[in-house]
Amino acid sequence: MTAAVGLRERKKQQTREEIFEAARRLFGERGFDAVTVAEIARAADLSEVTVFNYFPTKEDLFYAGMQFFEEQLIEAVANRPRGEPAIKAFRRRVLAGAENLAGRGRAEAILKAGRIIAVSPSLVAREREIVDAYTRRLANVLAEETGASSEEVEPVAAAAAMMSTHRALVAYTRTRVLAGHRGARLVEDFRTQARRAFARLERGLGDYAVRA
Amino acid sequence: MTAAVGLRERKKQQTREEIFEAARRLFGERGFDAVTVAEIARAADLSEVTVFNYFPTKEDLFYAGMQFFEEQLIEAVANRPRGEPAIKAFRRRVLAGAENLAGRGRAEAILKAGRIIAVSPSLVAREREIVDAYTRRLANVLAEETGASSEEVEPVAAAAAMMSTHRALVAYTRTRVLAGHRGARLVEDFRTQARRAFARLERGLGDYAVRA
DNA sequence: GACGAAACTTTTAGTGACTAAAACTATTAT
DNA sequence: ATAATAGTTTTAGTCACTAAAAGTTTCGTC
Repeated sequence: MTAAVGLRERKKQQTREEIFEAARRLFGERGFDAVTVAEIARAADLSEVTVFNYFPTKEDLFYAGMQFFEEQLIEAVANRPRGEPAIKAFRRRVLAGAENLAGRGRAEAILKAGRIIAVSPSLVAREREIVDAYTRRLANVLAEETGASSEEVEPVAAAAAMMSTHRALVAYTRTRVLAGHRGARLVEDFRTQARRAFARLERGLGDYAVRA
Repeated sequence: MTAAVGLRERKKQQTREEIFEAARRLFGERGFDAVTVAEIARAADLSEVTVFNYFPTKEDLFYAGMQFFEEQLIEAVANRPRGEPAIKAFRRRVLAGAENLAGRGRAEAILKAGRIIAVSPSLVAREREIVDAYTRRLANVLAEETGASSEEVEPVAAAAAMMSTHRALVAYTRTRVLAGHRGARLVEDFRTQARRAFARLERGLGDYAVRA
């Protein structure tokens, strides 16, 4: 009499969520580094080992929930219409994401996450690692499409240029929110910066920062 | 009767070198992760705490010796002649570095360092951190020169594009050396890749990877 | 419903980077 | 010589993370 999905499976899912919830709460209260995995285990009423069983590193406990926008960026490029250069698709997806910045409580969420990450070296490191992984994936997509080998430098450089622009935009948004900007103003600034930076990459750096 | 430089100073310098030497030897023999700081301390005949006193993290013990080429890249850009765009100076410096690749034992050194780093997550992470720091510095230079604020996205994106290209070239070189290429052939390949990637950035991504 | 296999969880014991504080030793300036 | 200062060691501890062995729970089967 096995249900569509067994008890075991359901319990696991539940445990996973309990751990994650406990972690989320504690990180929110006291930041990342000030919370030990042992405490999270205690709060979720489990042994420490079990926590590591579900989340191999403490950092996973923080980033597990985040929907990686990066994933969608890769998809946007991979599924772009014929005749379109990769950067156009990338740029479009990034700009489409700008809408959300004006949403209810969005700024506060950005602020909170930003504060927690910025203060924790291990979270910052993890973020870099994630970006790196996505950059490699994007580079692979570009290499395949242009018929280059994945070792080649051109696709990696191009992928990194795009991803870095996105990361810089995220960082920019953080500082803007920190400076008190919200809503339409925030979205507008984001768009201006995005357009300018992408335009630069599209047009090339050949005439950028020419020494006076 | 204080000498030009005191005994204290000299001893510190010496201790530092002894620690570093011991570390270098052990890392070379057994890799990074398989060597503990306690072992390094023992080999240098010092207490573990003293090692941490000289090198705040184990990773510093590895990277301390490396002459950061990145430093010179920043300088090359900062001191470029009038009328020259930043990327030209950057590119020139990178290409100038290609000469060294043909040097005696150079390939073996690349291989050895590459092997040690690739296998150690913490060293890889540290490398990312270093690149990040230099990228920020380059971005600052660019921002200042173009009269942009250092928060802005354009200079950061441009800096990241250049630095990433350099990193990709380093990675490319590693794989080429691994594939057995040496000497003139290696230098040639490096140059081809560098020229192609930089040309792309100079000309822009506007017509790169246009979907068929 | 009993029962053994398989999946999970816990306990236990440990490794290793890194830190704070206090005691100790060497160098320096007076 | 001596006292201040800098550098080193000892000690004790925190915390992420791991391996292994001993439970405990769920599952399929009879």
